[in-house]
Amino acid sequence: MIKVLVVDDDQDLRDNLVEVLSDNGFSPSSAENGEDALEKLQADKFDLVLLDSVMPGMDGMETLPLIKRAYPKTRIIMLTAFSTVNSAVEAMRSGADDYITKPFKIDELLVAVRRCLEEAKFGVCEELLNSDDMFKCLANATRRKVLMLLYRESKLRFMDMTRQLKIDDHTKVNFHLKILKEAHLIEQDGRKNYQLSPQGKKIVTCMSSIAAD
Amino acid sequence: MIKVLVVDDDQDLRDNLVEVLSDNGFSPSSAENGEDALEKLQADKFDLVLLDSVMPGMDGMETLPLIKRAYPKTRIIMLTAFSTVNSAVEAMRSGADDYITKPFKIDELLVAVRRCLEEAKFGVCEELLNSDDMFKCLANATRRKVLMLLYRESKLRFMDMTRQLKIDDHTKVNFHLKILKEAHLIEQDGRKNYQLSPQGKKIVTCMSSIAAD
DNA sequence: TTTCTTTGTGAAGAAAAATTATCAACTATA
DNA sequence: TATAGTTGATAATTTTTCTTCACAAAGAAA
Repeated sequence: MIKVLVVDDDQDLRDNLVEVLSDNGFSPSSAENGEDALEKLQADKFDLVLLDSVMPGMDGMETLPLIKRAYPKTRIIMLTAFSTVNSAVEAMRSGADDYITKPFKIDELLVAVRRCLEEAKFGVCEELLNSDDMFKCLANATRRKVLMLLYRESKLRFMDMTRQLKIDDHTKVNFHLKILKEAHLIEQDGRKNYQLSPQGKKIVTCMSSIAAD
Repeated sequence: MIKVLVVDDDQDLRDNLVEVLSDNGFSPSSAENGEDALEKLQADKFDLVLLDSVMPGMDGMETLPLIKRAYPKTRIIMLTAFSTVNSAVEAMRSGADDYITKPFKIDELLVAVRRCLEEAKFGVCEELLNSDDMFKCLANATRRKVLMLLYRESKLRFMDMTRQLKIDDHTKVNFHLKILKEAHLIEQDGRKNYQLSPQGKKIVTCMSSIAAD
């Protein structure tokens, strides 16, 4: 289900958009200003934010770069009543994916929303193609076992790892660790302890949603 | 953030648990009966459900198997005031991961919660190790490209695929399609159209959260 | 209908890549 | 200085991928 966050101070518009989005198969939530929006974004993942630029409290232009920095993969469409070329350009430069002027027809918005998400699909595809090292790395059972160990134990020395893996040839373990390091799935701290990298953590947690039920 | 759903008809207890869980670094929500719980579960993913067995409306024992069937990876701890060996056994057989009798000390509950989630971690590890075919399958760029194509186009014929992939030898494409089929990442409908399997869809959407920002 | 082209599938051996085994070092540290 | 821990380089082996050939089914063309 595609989650959309509607951020606007006008409750009527908000409720209206939520209803329309819901009717069109999206899962919408709403927020009435920037602070509220950031809170909602922290609590939940959204695919798309519809962001009003003028609001009391933290306004849209202020919120936009904050959202983009914290959640780079979330798409943002700016909605604005007082539109100038400059403000539009500025919004796009700050990371908005599209820009719509009020008043707008609901269909116009839906077209933009769909196009925006379609482009996001493209992004996913790029990533699928460009993370070759990562996938090659995950293709080996020993290496996955290493990830699993580090997920459970969080930190391990080289020799402790080989013992836990029950592999008697330690140079073999070393070979795999090297590949894992090169794919940035694990890293070493100052004391040569191996641990999952942020990337590595993401992957392991992701497995739970991928693997068969 | 680990999400916990507290299901109990006693509002005091509910509020109390939500507060405690929140203080202990969890992200809790609450529901007051079975129907309510199922709705919340549908709207959002939860890692753990604390489920009261006796409630007006749909009670816990009734709700338990429904939750387990729909969300097999969600952990469930039953909470119950009138405890017998039989009811405990029955709950466990229906898929509860733990069983606590009321009244309980809050620490007792937290211990159970943590252990439960720890065991879930174990489950993730199992999956990491046992889905060898899938990872082997994803290790190849051509095969990932196929997944990507099917993600965008949803359905494709054999020859359309080879053309889009710009591979002139169609038997090579076939080789990879076979492997994808064997790993259950794609499937064919009656008219021999290739499409993503449910598994395959999950993987592609998962990529967006794995790949580097 | 027969023939030809496009589409779709399978399999075996060659080529390329990944993995293992072996040997050789270097670094702490007790 | 021993001893365990750690890493790298290389050849041998196994797996994966590519190439080539063979073949069957469906539809178009003669």
